[in-house]
Amino acid sequence: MTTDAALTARRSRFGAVLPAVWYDRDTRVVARALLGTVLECRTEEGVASGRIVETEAYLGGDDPACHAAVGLTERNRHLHGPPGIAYVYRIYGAHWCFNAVTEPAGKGSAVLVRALEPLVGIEIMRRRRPAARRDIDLTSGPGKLCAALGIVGAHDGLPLQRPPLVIRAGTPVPDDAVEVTPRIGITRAAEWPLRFLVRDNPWVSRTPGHFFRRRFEG
DNA sequence: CATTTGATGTTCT
DNA sequence: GAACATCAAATGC
Repeated sequence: MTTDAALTARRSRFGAVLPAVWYDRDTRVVARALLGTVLECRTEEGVASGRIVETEAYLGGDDPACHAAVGLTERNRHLHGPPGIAYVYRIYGAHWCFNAVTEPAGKGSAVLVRALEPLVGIEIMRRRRPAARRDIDLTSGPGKLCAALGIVGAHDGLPLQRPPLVIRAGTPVPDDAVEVTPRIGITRAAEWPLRFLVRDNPWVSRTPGHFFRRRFEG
């Protein structure tokens, strides 16, 4: 699995913003390595960002849960694109989900970002997420974090190396703090261990039967 | 605090 | 017409 050392090396060589080639490798490796990095979105409202604490890998090819499994369609066209770009799609007609495309173009692989720890623009996030009674509810889910950051369909296909969408190196997460579980909210290949999260982090999404111990009031 | 239910509308069969 | 990488409100402890 990958490594904070590699991340550090990349950081010194490329600067804080993760370069497109950084995503050009095994999707599981990227999913793990994205933990601790910072996702930022700039809009006319301002800048909002958060530290990634939960991801899921979706593998092109044999993964029946990946959108690429249905082949190339209008909706998933950027999922088949080059690595280091955004794949943003609407789910349940109401919410947006954000992915970072991985592996060489044509593979149809990506990492879904499922939860963030808010860093910058918390007031903006509160405004965008009026239903969130506590700050813990601002970004603890794939649809929630898109709403909080202002990520919408217009961001589909954009690179992740310059505004409005940027992923940069953050505080590394050591291997012993990484937990791997089955993915959430899917029916096919649901048992595959492709969900990565920061152990005991209060900002991860709520999963049935696994609720938080700690209370966080906004 | 834990579990269930209804809303939502686009995408694909 | 069914499925869907979800969310929030309502219900039951």
